[in-house]
Amino acid sequence: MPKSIYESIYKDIKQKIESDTFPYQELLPSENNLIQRYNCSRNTVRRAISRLVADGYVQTMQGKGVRNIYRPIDQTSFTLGEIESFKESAQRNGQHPRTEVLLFTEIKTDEKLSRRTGFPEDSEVCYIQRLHYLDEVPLIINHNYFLKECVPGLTREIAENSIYQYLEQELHMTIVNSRRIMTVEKITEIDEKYLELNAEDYNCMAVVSSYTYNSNGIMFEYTQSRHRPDYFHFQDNAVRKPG
Amino acid sequence: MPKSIYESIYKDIKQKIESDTFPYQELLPSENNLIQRYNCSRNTVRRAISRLVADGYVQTMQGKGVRNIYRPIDQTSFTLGEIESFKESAQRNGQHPRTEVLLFTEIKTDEKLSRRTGFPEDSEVCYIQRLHYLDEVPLIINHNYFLKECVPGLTREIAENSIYQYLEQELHMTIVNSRRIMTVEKITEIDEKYLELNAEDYNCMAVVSSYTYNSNGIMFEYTQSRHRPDYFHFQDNAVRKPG
DNA sequence: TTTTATATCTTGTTTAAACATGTTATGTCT
DNA sequence: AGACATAACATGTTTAAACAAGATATAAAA
Repeated sequence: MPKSIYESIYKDIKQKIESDTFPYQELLPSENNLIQRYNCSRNTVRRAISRLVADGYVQTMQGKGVRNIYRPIDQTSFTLGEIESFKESAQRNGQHPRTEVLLFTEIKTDEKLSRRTGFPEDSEVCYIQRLHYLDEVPLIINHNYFLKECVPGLTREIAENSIYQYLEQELHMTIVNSRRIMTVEKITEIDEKYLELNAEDYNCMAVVSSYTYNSNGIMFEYTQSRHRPDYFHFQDNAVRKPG
Repeated sequence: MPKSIYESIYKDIKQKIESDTFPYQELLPSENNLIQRYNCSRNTVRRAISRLVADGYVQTMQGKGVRNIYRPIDQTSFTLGEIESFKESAQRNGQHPRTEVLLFTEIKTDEKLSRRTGFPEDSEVCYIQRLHYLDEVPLIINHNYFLKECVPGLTREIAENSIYQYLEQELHMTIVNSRRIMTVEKITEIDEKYLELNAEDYNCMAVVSSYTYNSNGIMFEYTQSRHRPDYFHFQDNAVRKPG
């Protein structure tokens, strides 16, 4: 249930693009046309369109119009630019997710861990190791570090399902922002064991480190995701900015 | 030279955040305050701030204010979410770039290449292989495919410098949008040779495939970038969107 | 026929104002 | 001192209007 007009317009146009109601490479209806269709102001239409631009769905051309440049993405693809839980991503792709909790413990950050995670020293954190399966294939090992004071009542059972769902729906926490860094690293024995890898086959893997903030501006999560290289697939949309 | 007010405000605030004039984790001056400072309307201020949000520099909190959450990034890091040429990226980090053209040729796309690049079959394309050095270390092998009709007058000499600079400054082409897909692939003999890699050390690497559109909505470039794994470092900022 | 204005379409920028909603400090009442 | 309404202030949404600037078709002039 969209709470704002521009959001419902955004979703409607997005759906029309995905369903080819607005064909690929063609121009969308002009702003004036959309204003009449949705019976709203120009700003509201423009706001919806600007989100589609950010999504890489359309391209605006001054004096010409707005062109649909959307191409359907690969099934197994993760989407960058937006925060999505493993479960959400799997459901979006119509696949079956399963999560196995390898470790669930509480620790204090020492100097080394503090430097790596970005949490202050001596912070109480929840350290969780999880193995994510997609259609029964082990794909990702996640090392989650949650600031304990931000995730009260977090249990192993919740970690097996979806932590984000718990945070948002139970604790009513709003996740807003996540800085992610992608690198390639050598595989460890743990990776080899759980992801059923063979070092002679692949001896390195994709690693995504993310620092996530809640709506209070507190970094409450640091996560290192270690992805099976043959399944790793991230998509991003970049926009060229002036100057 | 910013052509719009909101852009100059955006740059000014951005600079103040980067230089710690607005301290980390503190609130920025309120909208009303900024309106007075810059002597402009509220919308213009909000537009500047919304770009900072997209950059992951700040976080807005309804009823509270706008918090600075900017953290300086690693030197060698490439930035996602915006299109940057190798030369620009190097200069931003104060490093010395050098480009070696390995191959410069013109071909027609057959069925196989058409499927991989996304160009229509039998398109006339410019195929360029380039090796990018940073501080004399070979980091990236680029396989560029340019739609020939979009890049008239492209020469080997230009390819050694900066193709994007040529496209923008000489041909006055505007690059707007780029879809990028990141994967991990096995290294080839070419990679091993030019990037001075050892298959016993690293047997796979980061691969970024990108589809780039110009301001006419034409996909004029397909590029596969093969990155040396030990130097590969991409950064992204994700924003959680409602519903 | 070709060129040249011109009108008219498109998106881009900016301002002003009103109302909604979330947060916090203030003051009053118990 | 503690509870509670309230005023003040923060960002969020929406409308309306005006002007700028790029693209294009149309009509007038060469």
